[in-house]
This record gives sequence, C-alpha cells and structure tokens, in this order.
Amino acid sequence: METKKFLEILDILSQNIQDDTPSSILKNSFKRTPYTILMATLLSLRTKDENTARVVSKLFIIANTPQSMLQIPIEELQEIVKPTGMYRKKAQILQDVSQVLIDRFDSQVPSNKKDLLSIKNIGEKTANIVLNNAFNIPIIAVDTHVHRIPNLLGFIDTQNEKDTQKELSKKIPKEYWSIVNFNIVSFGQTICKTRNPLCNICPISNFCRKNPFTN
DNA sequence: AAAACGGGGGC
DNA sequence: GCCCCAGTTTT
Repeated sequence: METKKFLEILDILSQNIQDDTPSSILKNSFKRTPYTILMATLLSLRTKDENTARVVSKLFIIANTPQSMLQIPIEELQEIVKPTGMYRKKAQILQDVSQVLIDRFDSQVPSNKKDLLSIKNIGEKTANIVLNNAFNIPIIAVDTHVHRIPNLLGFIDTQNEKDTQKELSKKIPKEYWSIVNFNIVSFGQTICKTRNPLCNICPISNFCRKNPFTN
C-alpha cells in the first residue's frame, strides 16, 4: 500500500471518530495538563479507555497535582481506580510516580524521553504517549493497535513494535505523526477490535486485506 | 522467556 | 465460566 493511500485512510478514520467514543471521552473529559495526561496514561494500562474515562472524571476533581494525589489515603485511591483493573498496583503507581515528580522534577512532568524513562513504571510506550499528547512533540506512539492495524492493511510488514516504529516514521510525513496514534487506537478500540471486529460497519473495509466482502 | 497484576466485556 | 485487553516490572 502506498503512503498516499494510507494517509487517505487516516483521514477517513479521523472523520469517523464520534464524540462519544472511548478515546474521545478520554481526550476531552478532564482538564488536560501534562500531569493529568500522564496519570490517565498510567491508568489505561491493559484496560479500555471507557474504564479509564470513568475513573479520571472523578479522580481529577480531587487530585490533579502530585501533592493532592499523595494526600488521598491509599485505600481510598484503590477504590477510585478499581474499574481499570490492577487497582492495588495502579493506586501505588500513581502515588509513587507523583512522589518522584516532587522529589526530582520540581513537581513537573519532564518533557524529554530520557527523564521520563528514568521514572519507575514509565516505559517506552507511556513515555511516547506523554511526549505526543502532553507536549505536542511529533512522535508515533506504537502500541498493540498501531502495530497491528497498519500490518493488517498491508501498509507495512513488521514483526515487532520497534520495527513498526521505524517503518511508520520512515513512510509517514512528520506533520502526520501526532495524529497517527489517536486515530488508529480509537479505531482499534471501537471497530477494528482484536476480538470480534465490526467489519460490517468498518469505514475502511475496502482497503483491508481481510475484507469480508471481497474474500 | 514467562509470570504477575485485575476488573470489565465478549462469547 | 473462560479468555482477552492503550504495559511494565519482577522472577
């Protein structure tokens, strides 16, 4: 598949994102600062945005700074984050990361990858998502959807996420990098799901290698 | 390389 | 009832 056609598909996807999709809710349902974006990203590990959105809409009312996050008793915080799963671990992660921000970064979220990765519980994917979303740094944040879907379309042919990051960055013009993750993940969570994909209402089924209407 | 964390949703 | 999911750390 040519880059031109892939960019057309990205455009189709962005037009088909409804305001009530999980990703859009997550994007719009709280005061967006680097800190809240980082906390929301940590909460979204291994769960659906729908669950994250439910939690953050309550959580950020009482805690949208590292200091206020640390004031919440751990048992109470566990109850708040429960719908996202792994709630004991996640409550601890939120407070641990907040403490590191206070101790080492003047209560600010670092805006460079090296510092982000030096914080425990922040890995490659989380760092990329934060740099992209919180600081508008052009970067293609590769997760399971961003790896899976371009391969499904035949735009790239890669075996792991590191190669996907390299190939996508090579083939997609830089001015598109910031929108690639959001558009593809939103699509991957709502329509092109790993399990039970909704191919019958897919706006880009014509381009898919597993198009049910042409196979 | 594999386990562990974990509630919610699809089947 | 069983398996999977916007990941990262630990064994």
